[in-house]
Amino acid sequence: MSKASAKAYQAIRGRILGGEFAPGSRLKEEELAEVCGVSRTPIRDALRMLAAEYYVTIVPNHGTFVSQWTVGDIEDIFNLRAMLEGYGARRAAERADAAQIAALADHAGAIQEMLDRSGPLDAELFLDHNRRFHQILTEAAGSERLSLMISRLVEQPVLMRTALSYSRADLQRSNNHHLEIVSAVRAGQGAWAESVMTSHIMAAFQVFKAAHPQLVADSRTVALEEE
Amino acid sequence: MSKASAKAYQAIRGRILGGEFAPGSRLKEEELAEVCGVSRTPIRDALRMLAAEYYVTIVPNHGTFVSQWTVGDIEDIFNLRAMLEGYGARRAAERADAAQIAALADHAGAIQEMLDRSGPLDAELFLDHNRRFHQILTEAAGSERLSLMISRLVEQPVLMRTALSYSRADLQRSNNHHLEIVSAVRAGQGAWAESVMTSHIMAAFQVFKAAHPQLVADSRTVALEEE
DNA sequence: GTCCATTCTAATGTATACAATACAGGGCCC
DNA sequence: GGGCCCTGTATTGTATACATTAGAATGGAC
Repeated sequence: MSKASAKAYQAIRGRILGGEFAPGSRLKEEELAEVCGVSRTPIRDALRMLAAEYYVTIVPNHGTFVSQWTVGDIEDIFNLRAMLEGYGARRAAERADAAQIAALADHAGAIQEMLDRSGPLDAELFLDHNRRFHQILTEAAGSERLSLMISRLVEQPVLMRTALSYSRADLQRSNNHHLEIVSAVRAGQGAWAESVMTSHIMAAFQVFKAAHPQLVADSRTVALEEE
Repeated sequence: MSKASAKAYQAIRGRILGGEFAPGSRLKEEELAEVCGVSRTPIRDALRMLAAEYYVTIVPNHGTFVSQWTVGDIEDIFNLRAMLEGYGARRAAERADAAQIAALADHAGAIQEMLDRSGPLDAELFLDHNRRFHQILTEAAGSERLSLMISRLVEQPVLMRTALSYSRADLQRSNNHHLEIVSAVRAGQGAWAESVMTSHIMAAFQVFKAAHPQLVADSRTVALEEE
C-alpha cells in the first residue's frame, strides 16, 4: 500500500473508529479526498480495502456506507474468530517448525514474566506480545487464505483492545491458554490446540461482555472505540 | 459493479480459470487493459475485487500475481467451508423465518423430484437449485460478514462444479443432507443443522478427491477448470 | 574478475478531466 | 389533486496524462 493510499486508509479508518463517521452514514469520495489531502483515486483504493475488512459497504453507482455494528455482530465476530483461529491452531500444531514453536514460547514467556512481576504492567507491551503470538500461530498454520480471513476479522479493533479491560486474573488465564497452546503445538496435538484456542477466544468474549454491560443489555448499534 | 469494471473482472477471472493466466504469473495492468478493452482504472478495480476473493495477490509497488493453488489449498478450502457453512446452518436454524424454510424445502424438493425421475438429469438445473439452497441458508444466518466470507470462498469454482462429477448415489446422499437440514432448521435445532452441513461439505470433498485422483497423489499446483 | 554504484526503463501509484448514472425536484398531463 | 415523466444536479465511474518507485543492466573502480 503506497503513501497516499495508506494515508487515506488510516484517515478514514480512524474517523470510522472514532465515531466521526457514524455507522450507516454515506461517505462521499470528494469530501474524503479533501479531508485526506489526496485525490479521489487513492480514496477509492482505500475504500476497497476497508470493504474487504468489513468496515464499509460499497453499493455500486450509489455510494459507500459505514457498516452498521450491532451487539449481535460482536458475538458473531467472536464466534467466527473462535472457529477460524481454532482451526489455525490445529493446523499450526500439525506443521509448525522448531523456530516457530520457539517464538511462540518466547512471547508467552515474556507475558508470563510481566505477570510475575508485581506492580502495574505495560499494556502496550502486553498487546504487542499478544498480537505477535497470534500472528505467528496463524502463519504457522500455513494457509494464506486463513491468514487473510483472520486478519480481516481481527483488524476490527474492538477485539484486540478488549485486553485493556482484562483484570490481572483474566490476563493470567489468557496467558495460561497461550502456554497451553505452546504445549499442544510442541506435542503436535492439533485437536488439543484447537480446543484451547476456542476457549481462549470465548473467554475473551465473556470479558468483553462484562466490560460492556450496556451493550449486551440493549441491542443498539455499537460505536467502536478508537485505538 | 459497473460496466467496464464488471467486464474486466469477468475477463480476468475467466482467463485465470481457463489457465491462460498461469498460477504465479504476473499480471500487468496495461496488458490487461488492452486485452479487456478498457482503461487501467477499472482494471485496478477488478484486481482489488479478485484479491478479496483470493484469486490474486497484490504486492504494493511491485505487481499483481495469480494465486498459487496446491492440493493442500483445496483441502483447506473445504475445511474452511465446512466450518463456515456449518456455523451458518446453525445460525439459520436459530433464526430462519417461515418463508425461508419454505424456500429451502422447495429447492430440496425440486432436486428430489429430479432424482426420482429416471433418465439423465439436467446438471445446470441441479446446480442452480443447489446454489440457491446454500444461498438462502446463508442469508437466513443473518450475518453479513459470514455471507461475504462464504461467498468469497465459494466463488472458487472448483467447489461448486464438483457436483458435475457426482454419481447418482452421490447426488442422492447430497440431497438427503439437504432434506435433513430442512428438518433441522424447521425444528430449530442448530447443532443438528451444523452437524449435517459439516457432513455435507466433507462428503463433497471425498467426491472431489475421487474425481481428481492425480491431484491427491502428487502435490503439484492445480490448474482450475473454467465454468 | 567481481562487486558496487549509477542510470535507465518499465511498471505501478496518483492526479485530474470527462462521461454516465441515479436521485430529487418541479412541471405537466390525466 | 395525484401520479407520472422529464430535466437538472450531484456523485460515482472511466479515461488519460504525469509522478514515483523498484529492478535491471551497464559501467567503473578496486
